[in-house]
Amino acid sequence: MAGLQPVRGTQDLLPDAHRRHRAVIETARGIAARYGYQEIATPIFEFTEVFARPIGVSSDIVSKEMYTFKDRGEEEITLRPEYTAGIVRAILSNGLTQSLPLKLFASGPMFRYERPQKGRFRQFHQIDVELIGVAQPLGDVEAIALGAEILDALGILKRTVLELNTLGDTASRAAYRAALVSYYDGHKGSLSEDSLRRLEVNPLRILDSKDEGDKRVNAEAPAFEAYLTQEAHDFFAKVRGGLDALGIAYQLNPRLVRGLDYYCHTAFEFVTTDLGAQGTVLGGGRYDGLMGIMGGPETPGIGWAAGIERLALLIDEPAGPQRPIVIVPLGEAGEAAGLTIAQSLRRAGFSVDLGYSGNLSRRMKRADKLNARAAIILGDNELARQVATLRDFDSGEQVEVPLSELEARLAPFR
RNA sequence: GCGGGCGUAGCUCAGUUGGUUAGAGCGCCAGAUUGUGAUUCUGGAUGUCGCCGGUUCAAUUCCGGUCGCUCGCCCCA
Repeated sequence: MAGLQPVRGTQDLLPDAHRRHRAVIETARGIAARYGYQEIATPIFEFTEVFARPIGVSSDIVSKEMYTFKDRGEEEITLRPEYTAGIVRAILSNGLTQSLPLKLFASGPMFRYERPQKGRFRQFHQIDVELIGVAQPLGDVEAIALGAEILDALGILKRTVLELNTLGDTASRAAYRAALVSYYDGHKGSLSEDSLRRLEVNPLRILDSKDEGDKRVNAEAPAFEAYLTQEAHDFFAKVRGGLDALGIAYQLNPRLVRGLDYYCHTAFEFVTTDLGAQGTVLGGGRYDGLMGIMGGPETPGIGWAAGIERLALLIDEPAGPQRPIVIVPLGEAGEAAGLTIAQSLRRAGFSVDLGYSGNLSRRMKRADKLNARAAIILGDNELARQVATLRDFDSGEQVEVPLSELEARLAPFR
């Protein structure tokens, strides 16, 4: 505990940063709605089991990256490190498997106990999309198209590359995995320490290693293509065909992998080179095996998540708040009149601020700092004649307006 | 969890080869203007030099630890 410091890896979202986050969320929400997605929210913490079971206790995520603790009732609780498991749990808890297909949108905070870096925090935020109950490649295409359209609307699609791969079906994966293990077993002497560990835990990950020695070994490694079943091959061809039809560009990346067995077929990431090592801004894939692992009926699913912080770093400055009309009262009578005038103007739809103290010069300065569109000056001079002085901050022009006409005269400033 | 860099005012940073009163710009406050903002001029305050300890006559400066940030590794389900 270090005084007034926030917990490591957490941050305050002050108004400017929060506006960026909101721009990301609202853009995504609006477009997802056009694709037929409905918004839901799930708890930010669950029983640890919800995340641990599908992920596997041996993985790094469970062993070192989850925020896990016991609550006062001695229950094992984990702050959600991702959306999918919690949403799937919610679907099963609420019997929504009777209402397939489901198209769900969500956004909110996630928690991972890891070392913070640029664009990587312990509490961060994601937008998330899940399409449950669609086994056809059309679902993959639509989910990716939705992601691409959101990135485009945010003005950052052109700063990213869509990387695409297939993980095949269960039979393809099993055959490929066996071939890889057999190949790497014959090259153990050339593998890095990390990759020797990966060989035990997650051999596909070796393909993505940044170690130079590993890269040389990988050059000769068997390719997944040869191990794809006809069915998996056709599925991937249809996904690519759909993307082509929509004019969505992509790069095949055979090293784009997922470790867990319930992932299958399509894996994709929109990546950028503008964020250092944290290049992925939106990533997802198909997880047909997840519902079964979590105890529900076997149900196909595909989804993606995007990091709001990372997107917020990339977008252009969003529009600021609506420029207010500022009431500048002079004296007690002016303040009394200003209070009621401000309220009626707000009810009429204007953004109105009411300075709280100071002389005229001081209040005018504050109004300017608020980026005011205009000021309404209410002094004894004005009130005696039932008028207000209206000053346009852009033109510098100033006119007297009868109080009864104020609302109409302000219409252009709404 | 592992390795590198950094930490001075609200912000961006300079500086002290260890020396007594630590600086700039921006921002902030006040005045010129007690009925007029943005411009201009004048003045003012910025501070635990991250924190704790060590060395020293003397530490913001050197050393160690710690916290935080940052870049990378691991990992990203």
